Amino acid sequence: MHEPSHHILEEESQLVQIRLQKLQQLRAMGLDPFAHERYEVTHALQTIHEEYEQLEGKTVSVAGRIVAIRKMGKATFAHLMDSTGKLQIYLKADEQGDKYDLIDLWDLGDYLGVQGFVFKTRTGEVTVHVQTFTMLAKAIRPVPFPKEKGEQRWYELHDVEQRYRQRYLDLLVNPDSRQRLISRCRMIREIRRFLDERGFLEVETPVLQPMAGGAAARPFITHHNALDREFQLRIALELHLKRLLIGGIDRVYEIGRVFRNEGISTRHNPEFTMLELYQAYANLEDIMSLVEALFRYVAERVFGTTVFEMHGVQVDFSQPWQRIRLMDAIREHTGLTEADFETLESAIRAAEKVGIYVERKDTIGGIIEKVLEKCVAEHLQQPTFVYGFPIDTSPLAKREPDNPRFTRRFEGYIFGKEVANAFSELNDPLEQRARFEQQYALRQAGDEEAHPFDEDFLHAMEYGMPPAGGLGIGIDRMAMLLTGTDSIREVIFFPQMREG
RNA sequence: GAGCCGGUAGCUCAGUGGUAGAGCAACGGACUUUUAAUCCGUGGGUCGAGGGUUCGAAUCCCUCCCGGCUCACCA
Repeated sequence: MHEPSHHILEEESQLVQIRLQKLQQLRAMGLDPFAHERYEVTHALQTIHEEYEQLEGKTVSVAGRIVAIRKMGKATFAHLMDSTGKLQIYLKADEQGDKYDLIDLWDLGDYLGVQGFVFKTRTGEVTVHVQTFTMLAKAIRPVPFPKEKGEQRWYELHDVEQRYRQRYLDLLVNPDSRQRLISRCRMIREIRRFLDERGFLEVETPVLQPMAGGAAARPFITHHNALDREFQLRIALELHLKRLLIGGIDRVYEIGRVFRNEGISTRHNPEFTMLELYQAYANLEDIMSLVEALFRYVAERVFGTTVFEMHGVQVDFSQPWQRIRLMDAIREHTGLTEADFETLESAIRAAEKVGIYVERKDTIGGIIEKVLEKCVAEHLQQPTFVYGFPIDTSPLAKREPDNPRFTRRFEGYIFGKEVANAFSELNDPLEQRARFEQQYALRQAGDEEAHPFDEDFLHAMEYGMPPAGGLGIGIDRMAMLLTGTDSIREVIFFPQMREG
């Protein structure tokens, strides 16, 4: 919390003082830029370019931020920018009269509304020949717009810290950042469209929960004053969506923020966006097909291609994903076999053989998953479903009928990174109770991330849950790989930062 | 949490013990189809913060803050 401050009026830099003086001058002339509410805009800036043939010589009214000014004595050129693009404007002193001097009060970043006719300069640039103009808002701090020539840019805003803390500036001046973040938004829109087309109902479920469940992670804890009790912020969407499945919503999904009280890194933000969906009467293979179709759909509709590249590796989402059993993948890349993971002792020896540090709390399944992460994942560059996960790390998934140490669960990998997690959902309430009991034992033994025992969820399942396939996708991770970035902060508008 | 790197003008950066710099931006001037406009001129700094060493510190030392990367943690 900051105390209110009027420091900008006295202490700010010369650059700010000069802009404040310009503001005063405008106000003294009765031209307060902040007095405007509405400006009649007939065209977005990009449409002036697109519809030039029809618009040539016609009068238009446009608005945007000033991003460049080139004053040449008694003629002035400037560029305006709005969310669709940029447009050059042109003013002549002899047409503007006294108003021409107002140009001296313009700064980069100010909002301008102009009315004039459309023409092309002798160099062929579509331009509005301004008849009247109005300043619609003033920027009293300098906005670091880069100089540009074609695709080249000079003096961009590079400082990563400033780009994250002041994302509005990053969005304004760095087209790549703007494009990447907008792509993320469009991805989410297309995911919704894809699922809506297939009859899924989008729902919202509680963020505040008595006990956060559905995943293995440490929750954030908060307090409800009126009830005077502790709540946890959700770490997954799973258990409430399954309750809706029980309630007869056969195809259900949620795209929502989940919160995990863990480290921050290039691949982890404490709050991130998860898609979870559940489809009654579908199995693991149905979900694999759904994932293949989903990636292809989003790729085509948002990026106009199914081919993506990262670190020199190309993938093509028009092709089916590879499928490999987890233990087969481990054998292929480490030489370790299922027999090496028969007992905890042998599993620990096997892990050490491939250089993995085993913690006291690790179970056999936990060790197998560590081997997957450390030794196998990097090899899964092409889209791949790894299936058959250990039972003790998959307490919400059905057993494999002929291999009860493993479950009907897969993870999807692309470019060596996990992007999807899916099960044939466990719907046997008696077995679910036993699985929760195992998790409870782990928790008692000190594993803070073991799944909590959720009696209310078991009670719901006892009324009958249909067989179903379920899927979770980390939207941020998906956005990272489709936009080709290694940092989760680049696909979150306002990533978590320390107080600066 | 550990290691490495970084924080200097509004922006991008140079400056490794001796008067704080450059380009762009800003300000003043010239210029009526320019476009990284051009030309002439001017101002602008808590060198992340605090402490120390020194005649003298942006620079060397210590502590702290913030960030990046890697690792650990996070199935």
